[in-house]
Amino acid sequence: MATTLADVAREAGVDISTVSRVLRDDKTQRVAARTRQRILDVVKKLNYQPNAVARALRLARSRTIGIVVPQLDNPVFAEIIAGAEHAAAELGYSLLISHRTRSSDDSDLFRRLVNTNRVDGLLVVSFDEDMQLIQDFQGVEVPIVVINRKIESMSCCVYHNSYKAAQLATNHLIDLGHRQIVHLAGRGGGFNARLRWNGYRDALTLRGVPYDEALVRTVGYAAEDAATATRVLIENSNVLPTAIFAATFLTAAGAMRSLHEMGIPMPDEISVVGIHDAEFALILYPTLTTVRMPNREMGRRAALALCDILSGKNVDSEIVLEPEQLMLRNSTGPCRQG
Amino acid sequence: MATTLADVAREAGVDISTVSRVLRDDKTQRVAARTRQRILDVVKKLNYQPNAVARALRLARSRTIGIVVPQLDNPVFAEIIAGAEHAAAELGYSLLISHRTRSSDDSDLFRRLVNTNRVDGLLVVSFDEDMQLIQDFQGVEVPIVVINRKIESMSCCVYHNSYKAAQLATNHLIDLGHRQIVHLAGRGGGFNARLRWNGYRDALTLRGVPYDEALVRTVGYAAEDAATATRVLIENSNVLPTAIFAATFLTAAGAMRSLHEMGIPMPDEISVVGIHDAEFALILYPTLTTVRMPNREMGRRAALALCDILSGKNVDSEIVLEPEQLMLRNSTGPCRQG
DNA sequence: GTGAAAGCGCTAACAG
DNA sequence: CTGTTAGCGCTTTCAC
Repeated sequence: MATTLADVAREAGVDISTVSRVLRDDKTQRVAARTRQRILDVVKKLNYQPNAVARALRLARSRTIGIVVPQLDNPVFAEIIAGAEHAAAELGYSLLISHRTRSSDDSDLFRRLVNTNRVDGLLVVSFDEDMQLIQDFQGVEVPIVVINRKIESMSCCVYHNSYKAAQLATNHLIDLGHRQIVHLAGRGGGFNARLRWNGYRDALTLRGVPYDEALVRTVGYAAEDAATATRVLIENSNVLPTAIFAATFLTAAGAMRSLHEMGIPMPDEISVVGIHDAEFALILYPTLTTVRMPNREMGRRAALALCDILSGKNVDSEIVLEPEQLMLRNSTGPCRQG
Repeated sequence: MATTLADVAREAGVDISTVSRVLRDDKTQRVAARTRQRILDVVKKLNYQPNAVARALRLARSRTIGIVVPQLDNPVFAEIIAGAEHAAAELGYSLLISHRTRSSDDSDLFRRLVNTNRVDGLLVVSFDEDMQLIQDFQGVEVPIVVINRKIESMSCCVYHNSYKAAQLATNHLIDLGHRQIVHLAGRGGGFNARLRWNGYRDALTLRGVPYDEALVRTVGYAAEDAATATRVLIENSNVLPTAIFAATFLTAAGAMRSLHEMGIPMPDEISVVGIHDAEFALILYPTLTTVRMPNREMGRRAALALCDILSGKNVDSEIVLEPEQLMLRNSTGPCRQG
């Protein structure tokens, strides 16, 4: 079986406690240089790796953090996980992944993960408007970092500046001369959805473009719903909008499909911009102008914050990430009806 | 702190071993019904949850399996993970996720995960043509299940019938009257790439359509490369192909973008079909005809197989998953030049 | 500087 | 039927 401290100790002719001291580089208790070297040699020779489980039991800390996501087949969440995994690995933590659907009423998930001592802390990625979440945090006794949304009662939240992102997108359209700008908004009550809507509204107002609520459609985050809403909107318009600002990548793409189907050329007749960049923005025709959001960074920062908390450091209770940049592509162009 | 066996035992007025017996439902040693009930009551009252770490140390089994993926921001891998997580959770296993890039030469990853006793077994998702992989398995002493490819020396591999999938796609095009069918193939040497190419070739041959190697372009798996290849191919063709069979979803989309840019209407002039379905197939214009592959199921079957191995059961050394079905959409249509 | 020993929470013989 | 006991591999006080 795997080599243990005892194996190393026997081979080096010392006690296991000495080996342990050397391995953990204990500052308070010095070990003779010769002994230390001998032990190090044996460790290398036997390729000894400490048993993480035994250590976890002894220290009551597993050096594992859990990440709970609402869904996996969503590039945004996947990027968050990637960022978290990277940061965790760098700090010597492992990442336990767990999945929590809104339907499966698994209100015990957090407590199970935690009380069985599997994880030292929790990263929870939230859907925009999952209210159940807050209740489920009750009675969980490890630090939790919330990702993708602010929750007042939680001690640390990492999220995007969606307000700013929306302004970037909207200003881009205004700069191009657009005045009739449709907003395909996320689900009502959603944290990011609301901020994006506000950012859109304020960007218009600040630049002297009248804000018309009739141009806003709450479509949620599904491509299909965005496609339908776009069709309805266009078919019932007296004066055709010249641009669409979609709250997410998927809804932007859904809108584009409808425009294609109706034979409306982009960006000649209508420009489209969405929030969240992805490789998929490049496979669309025309390639989609987006506001790139630092999703990986969000996962990374959250993991770093959690590990900081676990080492007793203080962390900011809110970490807000600014949008990376406007990715200028071919779906937006100057307004021809200006 | 968390309640322990001792807490329960004290409260119920019995020994901890008795509590342990009741909780693990030990068949060999019976416990008096009254005692059992009393213990169960206390367990519920104190909301006792066994300490997984202590159990893992004692049993030398963590009930955790690791999954190693080459990248996360890829819907195919995300679906595999989702399937694996689900199955693992159902069997009472946790999933430790780990990331292994081809660049970061982390040949120690597997051994580290395993030797520190974190995981009882490993699920390894392979890129199509990562040869390094096989060496890195050396010296890993837990069961490994390989996903997405067959490796002769490994005891259990779960993968798609890519050959059949390619035939489905190709036959579909042939049925529509196409004869000049381009194949955008995956990277040379790739397991799935080769099977798809073979499936394409054999489908043509079986139906009496001449196989012309000049119609095959090895473009790998990047949308951009597929887009470029498509452009070059079309521009240099004397006789225009009437259909494109792309080895993956992303390359199909890349080809579509090029066709759009060249003003070639789909499916009127050229039909396009790809392997691997995703929500993204529906946001393309036209919506993309695909062969849906059971990615989730692949993850699920792999996790089940691994857990079976861990419980000492025998499992098939190869689990081959058939393509789910052809998802007929708007990117393919009858050949007009027939 | 190094060793001895206790104990993290649990399971599994072995007694009784 | 139930209790006693010996560890799993490690860290950490306390001795010497």
